[in-house]
Amino acid sequence: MVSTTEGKILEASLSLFSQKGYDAVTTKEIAHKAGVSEMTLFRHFVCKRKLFEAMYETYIFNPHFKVLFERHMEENLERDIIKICYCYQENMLKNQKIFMTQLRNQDFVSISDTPLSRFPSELKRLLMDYLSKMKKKGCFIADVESWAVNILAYNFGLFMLCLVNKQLISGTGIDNYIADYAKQLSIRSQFPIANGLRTAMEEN
Amino acid sequence: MVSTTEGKILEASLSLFSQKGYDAVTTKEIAHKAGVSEMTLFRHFVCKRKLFEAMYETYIFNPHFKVLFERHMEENLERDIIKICYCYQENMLKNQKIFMTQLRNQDFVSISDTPLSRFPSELKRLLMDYLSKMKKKGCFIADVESWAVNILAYNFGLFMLCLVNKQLISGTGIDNYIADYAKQLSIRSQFPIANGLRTAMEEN
DNA sequence: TATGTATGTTAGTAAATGCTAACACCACGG
DNA sequence: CCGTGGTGTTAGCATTTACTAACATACATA
Repeated sequence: MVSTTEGKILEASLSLFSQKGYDAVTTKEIAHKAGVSEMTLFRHFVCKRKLFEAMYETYIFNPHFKVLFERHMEENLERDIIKICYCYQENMLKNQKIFMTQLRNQDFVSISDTPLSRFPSELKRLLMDYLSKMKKKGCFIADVESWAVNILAYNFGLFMLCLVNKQLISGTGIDNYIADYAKQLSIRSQFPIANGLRTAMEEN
Repeated sequence: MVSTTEGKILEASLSLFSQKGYDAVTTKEIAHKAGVSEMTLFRHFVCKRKLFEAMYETYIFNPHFKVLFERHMEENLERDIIKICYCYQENMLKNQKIFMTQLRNQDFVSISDTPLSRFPSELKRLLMDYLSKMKKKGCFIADVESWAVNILAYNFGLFMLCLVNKQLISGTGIDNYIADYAKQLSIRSQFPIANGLRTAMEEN
């Protein structure tokens, strides 16, 4: 719980903007939720837009995937994947509300020019570098890009599933899913890609 | 291209609501985009909210996963997974704009009581039934629930990745990713789950 | 021709909303 | 005791927005 006036206003902003989006929230609403007069809000943040920007700067959490890949990889595929998944999920959890805000305001703060939108491509690159290195070591022989996308998609999807439909995920949390996923990947890594199977989809 | 007045208004609504959310769009804007007077909009749809509902009813596409599982499964894990993935992606693509609208308006049309929010749990159930059947046949021995969630998460994530960050996915489309994914699953299906590997994450 | 139907136009209303001005209150330090 | 800084309150302004009323126009069909 924050005690300063600015802190309370920022907290209320985060909560409301993430729930309803920028346009649907009024300054009066924010002030009320912060337990503060509307006037005070404007005295501190000048205008609604600047309040939004201040809120964004305050609560955005820049992921540190670079450090993860540089310093915490063991070159054990299964254990490394688990770490990557955990780092990803933790990061998304920290940014959850900011992320929701962005989803609800695509045209306001363009989704293609924020830390949150840049980091998937950065992570993909890091993943591909890592997998290439593992491939050279012979730990893994499948397609690097396909895998990087797989890891990204699975993690993103897992996070979104929890967000949109919590009861879909069993009570034990996502730890088990991640452990299973990592195990699955490390087994799959021993096999090359099969071709000629793409005909199944034309039949549908 | 629709030619009727109502059709043009509905089309414009879908486009704008999905881009900006309910509150951020004005009736004037919709009328303009539809090439129609604002008055005409109200004559046809009474009020903004009813226009939104009409738009929703018009464009929602109810997925038919039931038919897929009842009639198109070959009991070949790899080929079946490919079909399921294709059906999922097709369905999400058809509902993409409605889905965006919902993301941007969580509190307006509550996300927990619409066809779009019900279908993931329905699909999970169908997936678990299918996998259980395959397990009985000996085609597969891993954990059923973990797999169902895996398939859901991967597909949801793949869709969201394309939505949020198109250039992340290579030009060849998602067909290759799905084929690789199905192949990976069908190989993994031959192995049980490993335990005692969850320690890797506590170290981070 | 006459009548009805769908649409456009113009003007406007009531409410909401972002934001400002002016003034009062209160606590704290000198 | 006085001044200062942060806050609340009240009133209000300008704009936007959902929505209406009234009238005009074009077109088709009887």
